[in-house]
Amino acid sequence: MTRGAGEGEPLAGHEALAVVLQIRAGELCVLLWRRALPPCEGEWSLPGGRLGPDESLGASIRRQLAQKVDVRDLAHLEQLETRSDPGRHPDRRTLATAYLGLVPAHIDPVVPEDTGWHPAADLPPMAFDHAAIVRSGRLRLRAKLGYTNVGFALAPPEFTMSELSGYYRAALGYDVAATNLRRVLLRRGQIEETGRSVPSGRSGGRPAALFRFRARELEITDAFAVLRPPERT
Amino acid sequence: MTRGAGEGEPLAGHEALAVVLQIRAGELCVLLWRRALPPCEGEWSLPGGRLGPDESLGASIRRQLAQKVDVRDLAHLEQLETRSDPGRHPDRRTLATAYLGLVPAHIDPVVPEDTGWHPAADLPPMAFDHAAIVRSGRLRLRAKLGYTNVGFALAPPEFTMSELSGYYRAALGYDVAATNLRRVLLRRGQIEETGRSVPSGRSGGRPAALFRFRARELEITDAFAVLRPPERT
DNA sequence: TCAAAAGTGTTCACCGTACACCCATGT
DNA sequence: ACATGGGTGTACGGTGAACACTTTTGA
Repeated sequence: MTRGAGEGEPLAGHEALAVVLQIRAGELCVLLWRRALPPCEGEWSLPGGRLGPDESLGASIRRQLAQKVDVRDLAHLEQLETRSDPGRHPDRRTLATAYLGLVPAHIDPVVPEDTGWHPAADLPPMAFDHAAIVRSGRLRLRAKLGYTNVGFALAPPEFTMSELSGYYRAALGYDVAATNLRRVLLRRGQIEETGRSVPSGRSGGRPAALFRFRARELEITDAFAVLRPPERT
Repeated sequence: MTRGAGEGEPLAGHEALAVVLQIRAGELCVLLWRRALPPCEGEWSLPGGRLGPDESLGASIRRQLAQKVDVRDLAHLEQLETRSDPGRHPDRRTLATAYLGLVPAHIDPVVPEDTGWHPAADLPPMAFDHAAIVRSGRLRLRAKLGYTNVGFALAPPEFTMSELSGYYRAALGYDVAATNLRRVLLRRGQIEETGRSVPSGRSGGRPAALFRFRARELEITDAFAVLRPPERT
């Protein structure tokens, strides 16, 4: 094992990784890359790689993701956690800072040959501790759907309520009634009607109104659900 | 500036830091250490230091905190965030992974000469980006008080409800009525009565019942405040 | 007997969910 | 007409906050 560096100067390789999630065909999927070389040859791993000498972790993961997906397709990116177990990489000491990235459902990014989308609930054999990192990303997304407007990063610019409820169902893992979702998100000011609507399909039915998210950046819309500061009336 | 390393082998120094919080005299305080040498000589910084070659970040921060406070005094420790701005350290490239540590109010740890507690709301001149890291720690604590049992890490083993409400007030920055706090935490199963009580002081008053937290590890007690999965009745 | 502090009961507003019902469209 | 899917109205349970009131103590 080649580890660290000389006297009193512990140096460690550091990489940035990303759990890039997108809802595809009604299922939450994660972008994975198939390793062609050892270690973990043939297993799947998260996109990312070594941190450059003069870039921040955020800049690094954006740069490296650009080789997999168009970075402009990323509607949201946030830091998840840093993994540092000395044994997490079999060959050399490597720290990894993981990010959570979200791609809206209407985009179908061009990805390289060795890269593809996999259902996040049913992962293929994963390299290193990447399976655990994906789990962290899913949990983060689920939690934030409840008290922020992250939905904007999963949905296309305009959507019907039943489409949106489908995205929520895929991300949360259980049904969310479109009728109530509409009221909750409207009350919180997350979404608004565009005024347009979508003609009904062959089987008839009332045309669905189109909505959009009011903001395209993360906002906490349900802060202080409990123990909130006294209201100034 | 001495930065990174040779060809295609970006190496960066990595340190673990901790925002150690404790409620002292009704005020939320953070443990800081006064720098005796440049850079940032005379300014205050968070405890921590270089990551050893064979330790995880969690192990590292525990080891380094042991030089400042007895690690056994830490009731809770969790990872906060990793800072990587290339300019955050004036001399050499340094990444820092910050942790949040909590010390219960009844403990008065012996700290070294150059180390002391400072009100988290009114920080002295801080080195590097440490002031921002303290702010992250405070925000994390405030948020988690609302949906977890972190209170256990702020309070002594046994406490009256008015004492506990004081800890909450110090951490949150606003008043929390003891009478309602009692009901909320009881309903959530976070606290329970010990059966004992504390005699009233000179000025009279009904003796206060003593409570304890039921768990001494972090638990999420108010998950899915919204968009919760359908209840199975 | 009175003040002080703790604890209980009650009320209120709000929120999320469930569900019945109405509306608009295609066949 | 009628099926289909979208949208509205409504009722219910739960929860947190506010506040009045009762209980228990010391002086």
